[in-house]
Amino acid sequence: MTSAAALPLRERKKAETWAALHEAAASLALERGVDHTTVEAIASSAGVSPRTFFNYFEVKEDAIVGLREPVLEASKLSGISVTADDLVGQVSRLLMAVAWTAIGGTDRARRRLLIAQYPNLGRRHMDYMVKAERLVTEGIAGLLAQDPAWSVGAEGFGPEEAARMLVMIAGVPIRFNLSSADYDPVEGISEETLDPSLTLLHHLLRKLS
Amino acid sequence: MTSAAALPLRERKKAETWAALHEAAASLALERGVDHTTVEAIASSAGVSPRTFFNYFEVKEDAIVGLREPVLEASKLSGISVTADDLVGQVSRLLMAVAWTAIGGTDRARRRLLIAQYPNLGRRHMDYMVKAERLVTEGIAGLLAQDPAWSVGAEGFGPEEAARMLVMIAGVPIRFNLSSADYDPVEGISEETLDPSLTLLHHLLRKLS
DNA sequence: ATGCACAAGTGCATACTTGCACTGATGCAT
DNA sequence: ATGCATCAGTGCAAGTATGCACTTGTGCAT
Repeated sequence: MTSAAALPLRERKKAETWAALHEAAASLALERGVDHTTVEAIASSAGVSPRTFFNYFEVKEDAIVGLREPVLEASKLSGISVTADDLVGQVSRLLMAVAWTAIGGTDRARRRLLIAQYPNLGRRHMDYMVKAERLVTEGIAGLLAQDPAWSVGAEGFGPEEAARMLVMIAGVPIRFNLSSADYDPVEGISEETLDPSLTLLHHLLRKLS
Repeated sequence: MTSAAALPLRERKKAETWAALHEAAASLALERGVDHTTVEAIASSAGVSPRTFFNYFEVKEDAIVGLREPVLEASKLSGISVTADDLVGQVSRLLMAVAWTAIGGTDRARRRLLIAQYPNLGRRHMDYMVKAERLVTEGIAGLLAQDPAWSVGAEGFGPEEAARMLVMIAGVPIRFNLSSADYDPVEGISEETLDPSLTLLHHLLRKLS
């Protein structure tokens, strides 16, 4: 029973505690409702103190949904070509990928059920988009700064400003999906649902610019 | 002393309580710091109970900054021409106007000082942009639905979807300003600072579309 | 003027959230 | 193996936020 331990003990226990808290939170919320599920109950069910709960999650809802801090891997970033045609599309897909890293836990059906039943759980996804955008903006700013076509800002704006606004624009299709009435947390952020929104965005950009 | 009473007694008292709470919150925060200012102290200084405080403000920070629910007047909305050239600019300016209605209180210098000193106070402005966008989206959706050029959605999207995304795009320059490092709460949302950001947006839209 | 509907304000109970100081287990260097 | 630095976890205290039931003053219709 030593083979599967790719991680040091500390890391593994941390992951186990996270999973235990998420599992407890999701199953309790499902069976007795979100607001009849106290942090106290979640923590006790996971075998830790309430104080520890808040070392893992900012708010109760995050534990129920299973949200983590998003991360941006360097390899993903280096796949971006700032001179290519569909830069908005590229950045949108990058944002989507980063947003996905914020979603932990494995039971997709349960998450879908919970968010359908308690819409304000879904609103936390939007909050995590802000975090994802922050990460991506940093990365894109780095890329733009290296490219001659972008590094000299027109109109008195530098690459940092361009990156910030570019990522905001690229975030629109994703925010659009997240704000749809029939938002599905499982399929809501995916290539299939992103593409139509991206098309609408391009359609509007052409119409408006 | 009866001449200035344009409002019924109830309304006036409500406005007075709001002002008293805001005044107490802002001045206490300024003199002893935001997190040494308790709701208890604010309420007591304004002569109401702590429970009443939360009938006026969602969170402590809103009382300090002086934030209210934004409103969209019908007259503002009817000034929009959905067939005009600079639709994005029009909607941006409308959003800005609505965002302004969320800012109460009169002491601009104090607000600037407080937000400069405690950046997370400024983040509440961004939250109120969401409310402003919701209002404007509703209104714009109504306008688009009446216009033949928009009412038949291309690509399987209707006017509701077009409005949602249009307003998101129009919100970008304002969010851009709000997220600037040197964001100034007094001048940050104004024609002068909106225009350059709007120019950058149009610049990018042309470059990307 | 009287009575009624409603909204502001309150007290209480409960729960969420965070800072701080402390403990013990882990991992690492020697 | 031993010692040490670090980090997960904890208990406690304070403060933030919300639902509910209740009181009272206001505005309005009769």
